[in-house]
Formats: sequence, structure tokens, C-alpha cells
Amino acid sequence: MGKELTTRAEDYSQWYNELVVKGQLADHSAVRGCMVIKPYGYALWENMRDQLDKMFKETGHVNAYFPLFVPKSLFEAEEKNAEGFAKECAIVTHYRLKSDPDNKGKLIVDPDAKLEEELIIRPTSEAIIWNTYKGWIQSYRDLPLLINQWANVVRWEMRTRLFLRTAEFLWQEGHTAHATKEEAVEETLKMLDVYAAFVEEYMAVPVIRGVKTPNERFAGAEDTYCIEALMQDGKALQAGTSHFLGQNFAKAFDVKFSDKNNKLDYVWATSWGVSTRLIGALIMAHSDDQGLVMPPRIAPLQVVIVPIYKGEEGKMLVDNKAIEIMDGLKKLGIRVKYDDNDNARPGWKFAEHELKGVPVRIALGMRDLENNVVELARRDTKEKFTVSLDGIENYIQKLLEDIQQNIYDRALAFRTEHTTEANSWEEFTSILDGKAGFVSAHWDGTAETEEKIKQESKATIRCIPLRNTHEDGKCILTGNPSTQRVLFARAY
RNA sequence: CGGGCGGUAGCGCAGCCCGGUAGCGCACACGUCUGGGGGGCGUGGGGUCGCAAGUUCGAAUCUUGUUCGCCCGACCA
Repeated sequence: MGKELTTRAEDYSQWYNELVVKGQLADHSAVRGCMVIKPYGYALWENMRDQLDKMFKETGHVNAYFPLFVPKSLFEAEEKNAEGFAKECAIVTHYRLKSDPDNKGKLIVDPDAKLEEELIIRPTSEAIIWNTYKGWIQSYRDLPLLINQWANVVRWEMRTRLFLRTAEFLWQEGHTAHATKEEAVEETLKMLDVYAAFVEEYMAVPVIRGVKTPNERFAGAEDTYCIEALMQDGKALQAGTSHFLGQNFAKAFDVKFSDKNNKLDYVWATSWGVSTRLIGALIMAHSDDQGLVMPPRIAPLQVVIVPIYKGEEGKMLVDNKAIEIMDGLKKLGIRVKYDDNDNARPGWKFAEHELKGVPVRIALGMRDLENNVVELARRDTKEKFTVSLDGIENYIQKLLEDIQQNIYDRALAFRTEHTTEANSWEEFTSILDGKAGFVSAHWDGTAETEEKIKQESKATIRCIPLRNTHEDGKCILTGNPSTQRVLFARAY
């Protein structure tokens, strides 16, 4: 297999595409815009999913599962939500095929098997879930209802890219119901914090917490909060969203509850989600021209041991020690593989594990055994060093933590370096066309200006940061007064 | 969805313009020498040329349709 990767400088986009495929995370499928997530990529997703799931449960949520199909009449109930997704829905209209009388061995859709009502394949599950919640909620005692679902959804995107935007993707969607507005808002922000903590602490990707402008809001939400990450090409990526839905869905689906004073009111709602898109963020935040760089805490494989030997006896000696090291690491809960595949030679394995981003590599040969040492290589810095076999397990455990911290620090330094204040239109555009990244600038707060800036610069307002300091200034486009800076960037 | 490019062995590609029944490198299998950064030598297996129609004595090659991908645009909670 030719393993030469396109470099980031040559063609960032192609570099990304090659990494996903050559790093064995995912492949294109026979279905337009849909990917096959391969075992290595799925193992990564499982680690992310398990950690998030744990965090959801720690904050009081439980899992449930709702249908893939949404009857059209339910789908259209919340008008704005329906309108927002209408353009990208897959629709089931029939339930049967039959043999084609004109073409032997082929099938056609049976025109007699048309559904009374079309079924929408969920692009998001608010409709089917809120229709269900109606039967679950009568009293304030039924609240809050804190439910999460792990599922696939379908959005018929025009232009797709593996992980970043696929027609079908895996995600989780939390849907909660509350007695008061304050409680729902609090929930929305709490889950935003859970997302930020997960992405920063586990994926080692620093994020900005913020709120979207009305233009960029989720269809049907009162407020959309988000975490925004910066990729190595200076483009932003929305890594997760948490929506305060007000009483919009409660009203659309007639979900009312009696409060302590037996007064009827509509419940308050939130929804929040992250998807396999996070894997795209992970790749573009950390990886380099040699391949993927996996953050140790969620890496499918944290350590790989590569044996180097001559002859059968040599192999036996190395095997014994390697297995001993592997067992020691496993006892510490470290995910480790002994790569004793005899088809591939050491050099080939080194390159392969670098491509797949395994954080730590141990090379073990006769000469190491004699000296009671191993050669360690860390993926993030590509440094190699020799360490004693005594206490190797604890050394590696510490090294994994160092790597996790280092790639986070590196990504944070990059973001800091690529976050720039602009005070004029000329500055604004020259930054975007130059080093790119986040641009912090004044905006007059109108949708018209926001749209015009987007038209002329291709940059969008990523968010109004939550921890924003207020300062008086003038909008970079119109010169109208503004009270705070917002964060612009070109985005995925 | 508009414009451009592409799909030939598991992967990367040549052949197509000028029609005559498919080739190279890597990978794979076996043997052997090897083994500390993508090994050497020898032997061997594998492809109805994305799919479907058409033109032709004959199609990977020409024509039409279709599908999947890549790039640019429009779109994108």
C-alpha cells in the first residue's frame, strides 16, 4: 500500500480525506453521502460515547429510544422546526417491492403499496419525542424529564465529507422537559458545560462557549448555545449545540402540566446534541503530516509494542518480555496491543502506528533486553528515548497523561495565536485571508449586517462568547455603535 | 442542485485521442536470506475495465443514460 500522505500545506482538504481513509477510521459506501465506520473508527466513537454517556448519567439523565420514522403530520407540528429541516429530509412513501414484469430479476416499487401517510426519516427527534412526552407528563411531579437517546439521523446534505457532514450520522440527542423557564435555561447551560468539559478534557480540543445569533439558531429554538473549536487550517467547527426551546414544542404538541397550585401550564424544553462530527474535529485539531494523533484518553489503542528480533529463539525471548509488559499495562487499565504480526517488519509497523495515531510506541529488541530497557516513542512530538524496564508501567501511565496535556496545550496555543481582534473592515478581511482563525470584532447586532458580512467575507458569526466583556465600539461594516465584540470565522 | 474532473486486480496508476480481447508498481501466496524507520532475490495467483443500453464483425477504448467519489459554487440544526 502506498502510504504517502498529502501534506497539510499542499492540500488541507485532501490531507483530511486521506487521513480518514488511510487511518482506517471510515470508508465511503455504495450509498451517496453515507460512510462505513470501520472498527478502528468505531472503537474511537465507542470511547467517546461511553464517556459522554457516563457524564450524562452523572448529571441525572437516562437513556431511551424512539422510532427512526416520524409521521409527516407530527413532523410538521412545530412549524419553524419543520421548515428548517424540510429541505433535507428522506421520506418513506411505500412499504413493498415487487418483481418488474418488464425486466426479469429486477424489482420495482409496488404502486399499490403506497403509505396512507408518508414517514419522514428523522433528521432530529423533537417531533416524535414531544408527541410521546404528551402522554408522560401530567404533573409537576413528572418533571423534570431528563432523557437522552443514542441514535442515527438522516439529513440529505448536498455536499458531504466523511465525519464532517454525512447524509446519515450517529449522535446523541438529549430532550428534557422542565416546570420553569429558569430550570430549562439552567439545563441548557449545564449540558453545554458537559460538552465543553468532554471535548476539552477527553478530546484535548479547546472550545469557546457561546450563544448563536438569531440567524444561526436551531429551527424551533429560543436560544442556541454552542461550543466552537478551531481547526488547523484556521476554520471554525461547531462541535456541539445545546438549545433552549422555550415552550415551542410543548405548545405544538400540547404538553401541559399541573403545578403545585393546580394551575395548568406548558412545560419548558431543552435539546442538545453532539455527533460523529466530533471525530472530524479531533482529526483536524491534532493530526499532522505523518497521520492521526489520538488523544490518549479516548484513543482506541494507547500503547503498541513492536518486537524486534532475529530468529525463533530471539522471538521467544522478546515475546516473553513483551507479554509481561503488556500484562502490567493492562493491570493499570491501559489499552495496549502487542503487534507481533510476522508479516510486517518493524519499520513498516512504526509508520503504520504513526499513521493511526497511537500515542505511545514501545520498541523491544534483544539489545534492549540485555540492558533492561525499552525504546519509547511518543506520537505527539515524535521524540524517542530509552527508559529502564523497571517501573515502565507507571512511567507510561504518566507519559500518556503528559501527551494528553501536551496536545491540548498545543491546540490551545494555536487557537490563541489565531484569535485576533479586528477594528476595521480592512483588518477584518486581511486577517481572514491571511492567518485566518477567529476574529473578534464589533457588530451592530442586526441580521442584515450579519448577512452582508457573510456575503462579502464568507465569515459567519460563530457565537457571542458567554464570558464576553462589554466594551463600546463601532461595527466593522456599518460603523454603527456596538456594545460587545462577537467571534467571526470561516467555518465548516 | 449547477460547473469541472475521475471510477481499469485489495491500493495507486498506465492503456482510451487513433476499436482487435488488459498491463505496471505496491499488496497477497509459497520458498529463501533477513529484521533497531515503510527489506532483497526467486516463483506464483488474482481483473466480465463502476453499471446499463447503443454503434460495430469486434468496445476498457466511440455514443447515450445512470451511479459513486473529488474540487469549485449554491445549500448546510
